[in-house]
Amino acid sequence: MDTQTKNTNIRDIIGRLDIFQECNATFLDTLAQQSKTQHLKKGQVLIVHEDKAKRFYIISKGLVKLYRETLDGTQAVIDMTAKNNIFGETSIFHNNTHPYSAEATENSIIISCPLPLLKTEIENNPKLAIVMLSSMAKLKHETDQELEHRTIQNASQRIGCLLLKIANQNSKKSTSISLPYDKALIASRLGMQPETFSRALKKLKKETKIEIKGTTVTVDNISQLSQYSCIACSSEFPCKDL
Amino acid sequence: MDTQTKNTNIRDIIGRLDIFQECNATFLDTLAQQSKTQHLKKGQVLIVHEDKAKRFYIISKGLVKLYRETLDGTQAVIDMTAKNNIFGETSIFHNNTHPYSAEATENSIIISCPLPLLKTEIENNPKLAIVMLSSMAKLKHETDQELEHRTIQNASQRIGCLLLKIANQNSKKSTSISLPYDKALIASRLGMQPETFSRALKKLKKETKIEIKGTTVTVDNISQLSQYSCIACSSEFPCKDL
DNA sequence: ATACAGCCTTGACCATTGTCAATTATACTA
DNA sequence: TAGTATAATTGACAATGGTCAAGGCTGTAT
Repeated sequence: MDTQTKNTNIRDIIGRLDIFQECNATFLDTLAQQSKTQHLKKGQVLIVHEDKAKRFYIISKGLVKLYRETLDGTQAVIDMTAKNNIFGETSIFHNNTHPYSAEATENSIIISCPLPLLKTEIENNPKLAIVMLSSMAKLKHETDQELEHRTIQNASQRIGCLLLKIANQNSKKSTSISLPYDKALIASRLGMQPETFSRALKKLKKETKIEIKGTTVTVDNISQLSQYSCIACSSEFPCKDL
Repeated sequence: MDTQTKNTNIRDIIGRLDIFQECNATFLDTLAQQSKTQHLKKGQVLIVHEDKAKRFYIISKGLVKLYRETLDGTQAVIDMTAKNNIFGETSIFHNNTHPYSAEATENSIIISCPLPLLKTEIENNPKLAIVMLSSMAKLKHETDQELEHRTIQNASQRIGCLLLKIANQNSKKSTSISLPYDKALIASRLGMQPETFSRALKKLKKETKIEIKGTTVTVDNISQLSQYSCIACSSEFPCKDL
């Protein structure tokens, strides 16, 4: 693939991102021209928190874990983010310092662009500022709920809640779900140890009659699952706060 | 106090808020004119989450708990917020629905203003949009850290961290801190039960030689306290992420 | 001074989750 | 197909925090 074609692709990907829907072609062109593409192996670390930030990132393919970790290696996962999402842009508001680390948890293709370009555009394009504000508010709300779940729900209920979030998108009575990533990774995403995840999933199976085969979970009775999980949540099912 | 004087006061309070530093006098005047002031008793509930939102709120005096709660009354505290802070404004980004409940935890004076005014101003004043974006990013980051602390720190460490946050502002070697609110309330703010708080504080005292007398905590050796708490945190002390 | 209320602490016990080590299952490679 | 690495599960036990009930402390009103 020649450079021309490659840039066209990148320009397309960037142009399709929700966050840039209010941006004009000139800006998107410049962004695409100054972008770099990198292929990351599974496990490769892209950002270490408190690094100086020069670029922000767009996932073209793969899966990225956003997290923070202590000196002894204990991690807290902030988010898992996939194709067509951006990350690392918030450093604009933190003295150009990344507030979290980022690691590819699958082989991934990442497009990066200079932060100053984005910063200038936010300052000059009020519509973009509002799109970002709205998106940030949504993220904040999701994190608030995450915190609520850690406070109120037990391990099994948190797993059930995650399954509902995935299943909800089809919202049938019965549905088959394939787990979006490693069980150990889901565990850390939900703030528990792999062993706890394994036991809690087993308990959830017993309580709500879900079927588990490898990475596939079949939910026969969504209402039973929601009853089990959502009793310990402030949002009513079906969960608007998805 | 006559109406004229009262409005002048409110206009002053609003004009001094960080969030409105980029707004012109006309907007602030209109806001003040359409504001209402209400006196809330301790324990009074101002917002119930998922209520339709018509106004946002400014604390002129007192203390407000932002939280969500389940049907059985279990609460998760999202934030404690005090004088010269605003809340309830994020509903603009959530279909005009409040994402959290709010309760006065002291007798408080609250100024409320119509949300549509703010919404229009955000849309027409790019500088305000950027101030809000920046403030929202900061809030998001704080919540991320909160989540990290719940994952990594134990109860005593979380209390120590809170003390450091309060103490840090003076940043001397030795300092005396008065707890900002009820111990039971601090407990729920930190995501633990009052009994756990009591025991964890006792343990913290033993481990870090702090002195506790009623609501006053004396920290002789800040570095000892930070060593105890910050070992289980991804941020280095002194904590920029305050 | 007494009584009451609210807040905080303590004790005894239980439930949940974490830790460490061993084992089993699964997937990949030669 | 066997061998190996990785992921997942299980058991035994420890640590942490939650629950419930009983007291204690402090300040206020009478």
